[in-house]
Amino acid sequence: MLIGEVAKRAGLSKDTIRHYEALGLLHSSPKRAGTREYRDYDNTTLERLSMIAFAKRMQIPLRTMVDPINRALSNKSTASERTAFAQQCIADVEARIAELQMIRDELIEFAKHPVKPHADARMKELGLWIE
Amino acid sequence: MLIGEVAKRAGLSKDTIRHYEALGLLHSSPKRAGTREYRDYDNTTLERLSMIAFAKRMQIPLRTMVDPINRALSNKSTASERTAFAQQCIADVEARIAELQMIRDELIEFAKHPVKPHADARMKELGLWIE
DNA sequence: CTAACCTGTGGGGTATACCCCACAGTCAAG
DNA sequence: CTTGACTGTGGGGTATACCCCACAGGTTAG
Repeated sequence: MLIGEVAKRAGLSKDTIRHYEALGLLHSSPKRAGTREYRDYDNTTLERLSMIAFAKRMQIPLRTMVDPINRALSNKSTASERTAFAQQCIADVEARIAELQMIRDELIEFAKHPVKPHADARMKELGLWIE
Repeated sequence: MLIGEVAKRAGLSKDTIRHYEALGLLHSSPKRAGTREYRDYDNTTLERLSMIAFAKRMQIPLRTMVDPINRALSNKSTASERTAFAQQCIADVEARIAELQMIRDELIEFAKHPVKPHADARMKELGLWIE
């Protein structure tokens, strides 16, 4: 599969595909064509791209996901390893949910008393006030 | 208050303070000193910085928070306006919580069956599988 | 008065995640 | 055989959010 098809099927630009490959997120075999070589991607590429998309939803930086994805998709990892990684992701995501819920609660409190915004004692308690 | 003190009390670098001011997040009055002028910040600056810190926790881009913060802290906005803005933030935060909870559920599902990662029908349903 | 420390500006660089363009080879259809 | 669609590389630019350095003037302690 040439890069154009991959890009089209994934809904990404060719530049993005090349970018991902440069980072080590994708791998292709060179397909000879006269003097030159074209990138040739196999079917697992779309699978990889779906994992990348998922990791992006978690806001994981591309470089950060390189190793986990490569290990997960190259049978170098065991099921328990992958489970452990998933558990780690779950913990991270839950921590971020907790943080967002705190922010949400603070906003709700603020909406009740939108007086002088963010200048009260509550700010200090929440570490939002520096002094 | 000169920039060094602001930076110290806020736990930020002077460069960051200058950066925020360049973006319009902070304002200072020039304090003459011979040929030159030094930035002079008033007390509300720390208040502003605490709001910026809060907005950063929400992952709001700096440029995006310029107008809301300036309006909120310059009495140009009414209490109802600020409440409305808070409601908007709450909605955004809750949407992101919901998204993270979905991700969390998907990860939990995956952790149960860490077989071939992300290559099943569920991926299609969730829009994680491209084809 | 000198040293140390403060400040300003300007310009450079980092990292992330791309987009866009030009130039040039490849290939298939007409 | 020409044209168009595809590909590669290289280099430039965007946006965000800063950091770091040099050079130069200002201020304060001894």
